[in-house]
Amino acid sequence: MPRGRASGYDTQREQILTRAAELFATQGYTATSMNQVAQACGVSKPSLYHYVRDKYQLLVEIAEGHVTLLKALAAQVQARPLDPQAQLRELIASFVGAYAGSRAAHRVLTEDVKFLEPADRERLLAVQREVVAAFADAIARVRPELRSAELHKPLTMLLFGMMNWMFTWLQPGGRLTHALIAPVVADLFLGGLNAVRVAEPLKSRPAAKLAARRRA
Amino acid sequence: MPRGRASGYDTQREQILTRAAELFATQGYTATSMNQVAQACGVSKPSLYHYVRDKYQLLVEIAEGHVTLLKALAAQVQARPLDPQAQLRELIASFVGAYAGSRAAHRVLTEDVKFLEPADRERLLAVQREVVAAFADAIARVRPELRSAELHKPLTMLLFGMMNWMFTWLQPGGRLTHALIAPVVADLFLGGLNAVRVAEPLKSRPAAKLAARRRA
DNA sequence: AAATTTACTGACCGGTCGGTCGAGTATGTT
DNA sequence: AACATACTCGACCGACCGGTCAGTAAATTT
Repeated sequence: MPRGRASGYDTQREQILTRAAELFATQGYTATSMNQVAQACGVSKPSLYHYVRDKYQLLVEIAEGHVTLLKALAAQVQARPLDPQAQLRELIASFVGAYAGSRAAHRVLTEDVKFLEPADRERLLAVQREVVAAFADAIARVRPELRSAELHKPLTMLLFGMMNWMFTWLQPGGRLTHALIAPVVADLFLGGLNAVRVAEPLKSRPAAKLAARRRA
Repeated sequence: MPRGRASGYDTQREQILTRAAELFATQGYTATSMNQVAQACGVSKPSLYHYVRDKYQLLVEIAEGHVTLLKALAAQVQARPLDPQAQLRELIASFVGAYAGSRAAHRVLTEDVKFLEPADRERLLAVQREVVAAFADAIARVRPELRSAELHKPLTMLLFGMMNWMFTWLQPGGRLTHALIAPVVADLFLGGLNAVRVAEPLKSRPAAKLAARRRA
C-alpha cells in the first residue's frame, strides 16, 4: 500500500553529497550553512533534510566515502606483483590520480576531520592508518634499514605531505596536471629515499649518494 | 590631561593574540567564538574588544605576524654566503624550527587564509610568494636545468608540502622532534632533487633543449 | 475510489553568533 | 581636588544558525 522511493532518490542524494563536499572544501565545514547547501542543490532546506539526517552526517559520509576509496586503491596496488620501487611508484601515481578526481572530498577529509566526534574520527583514522601502513611497508621494502631506524613512518608522512599539499597549489585547469606531476613526485621521493642517512647504528654505511641509475 | 595606556597593554594584547591563535589552530577560525577567546584570556567579552577591534582583525594579525617572521627568516639565510646545497639545507632547518616555535600561528596561516578578505589575502600572499621564491631560487641554483624545465617551482611546493604537513603528525611532546627530522627532510629533498628527470622541454619553451639530467 | 507514503515547501523555533551599550571604577594629568 | 581617559563588565541587540512543523501535490498501492 505504500509508495516506493522515486528512482532518482539515490542520484539526488549523491549530488547533494557532492555539492556539500565542494562547499565544505572551499569554505570549511563550520562556515558552510545548510541554507547554502540547499541553495546549491536547488531545493529548499526541508527538502534537503529529506535526504540527509543532519549537517554532521554530511561530513561523516563525505569523509568516510573518500577514505574507503583510498583504502581500496591501496589494496588494489598492493595486490599486484611488483618490485618494491615499482609498487611505491604505483601507489603514488594511484593516489595522486585519486586526489585529482576527488579534490573536494579529499580536502574535507584532511581539513575538517577535527569536527568529527571522537568515535567517528577514531573509526576513520583506523582506516587511514591502514592506508598509511601500505605506504610505509612499501617504503621499508625499498630500504629495509629505515625500518630498524624507525624512520620509515616519518618518511611516509613526508610523502603524504607532498601529496596532500598539492591541492593547495595545483590548479585543476592549469598547465601542470596531476598526471604530469605524479612521476616527478615518485622520482623525487625514491631518489631521496636512497640519500637519507640513517643516523646512529652503523658507521660504515656507504656514504656515497649515487642515485638514479636507471633511466629509459 | 588624558591618561596614558597602562604598562601592561601590549603584553595583554600579545597574550590575546597567542591564545586566539591557539584556539583558531585547534578549532578553526569560524568554529571559535569570541566568548571562547575572552574566556581563554580570563576577561569579559567587552574587555576583549577593548584590545582588539573585531574577530577578523585577530585573524589578520596572527597570519600577518607569522608570514612576516617567515620572510625575515628566509632573508636571513639568504644573506649568508653558502653554497646552494648548504643554503637550501639551512632554509629547511630554519623553517622547520620556526614551525616548531609557532605551531599555532603556522596552522592558522595555512588553514584559515581562506577567510581573509581578498585585499588582505593578496597582501599576505605577496609576502608568501617572496618566501617561496627564496626556496625556488635555492633549488634552481642546486640544479639549474630545473628552472628551464619549469619544474623548480612545483618542486618547491612539494618541499613546502613536506614541511607544512608536519604539524598534522609531528607531536610536540613526542620522541621525534623538529630538530631531528629537519636533516632528514633536507637529505630526502636534496637527494631526490638529483634523481628528478627532466622530460622533453614543453613546446612553449624553445630555449634550453639539452637534457643533462645529472649535474656534476 | 480510497488510502498511504513520497517529495517538497513557507513559516517558524530556540539558541548562539559577533558586537555594542551604558555604567561603574581605577588611574594618570593638571 | 578636578577631570579625562583607560579599563572592566552585565545585559542586551539584530542576524543568522541548525533544524522542525504543518500542510500541499503527486505518485503508487489496495
